[in-house]
Amino acid sequence: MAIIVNVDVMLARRKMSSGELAEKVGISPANLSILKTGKAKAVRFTTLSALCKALDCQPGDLLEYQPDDGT
Amino acid sequence: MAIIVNVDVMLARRKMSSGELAEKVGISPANLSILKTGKAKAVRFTTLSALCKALDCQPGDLLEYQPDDGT
DNA sequence: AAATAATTATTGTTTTTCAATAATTTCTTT
DNA sequence: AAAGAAATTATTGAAAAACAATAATTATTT
Repeated sequence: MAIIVNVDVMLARRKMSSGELAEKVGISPANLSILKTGKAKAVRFTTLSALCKALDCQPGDLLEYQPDDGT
Repeated sequence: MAIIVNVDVMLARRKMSSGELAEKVGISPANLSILKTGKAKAVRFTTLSALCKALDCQPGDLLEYQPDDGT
């Protein structure tokens, strides 16, 4: 899986709980969890925006590309 | 629209055409265009990965959060 | 151990990607 | 300016996936 979603890092930095973030972002805790744990296969930009806003950060702080290997 | 997709910058930097990128990424030029011109409402991680791979960059190079205002 | 928070699982609805194609517009080159 | 190529827009349809809602399970904390 090449795209890593790093919400936990930001959550820790902001000392915010998952539940609080879910509320601020306006998605269910269940769905936020899917995102957080790398089970999502896509993101809506509305959601990404809301995450960036709530966590006061940039997409680059949340998303990371990890090449599968040296290809 | 809060999330800006910056593919053109990377394309210029890599001296690559849209068509070539579409081919490398494995999506149609039409759909790449939608992404590039900010008309997409979401991205699949497979597509984002492929973009990062083809352009040798990170999601943060392609996606930018722009707050609507001072909120 | 009890309570709280987070994750997983499931089902159904809605949204959106993406392909394929064609038409239009923009850009480039002669 | 004309011609050609490249990119964008538009449309339709199908497959994929977000997300809600709920419930159950698992972690975490007190």
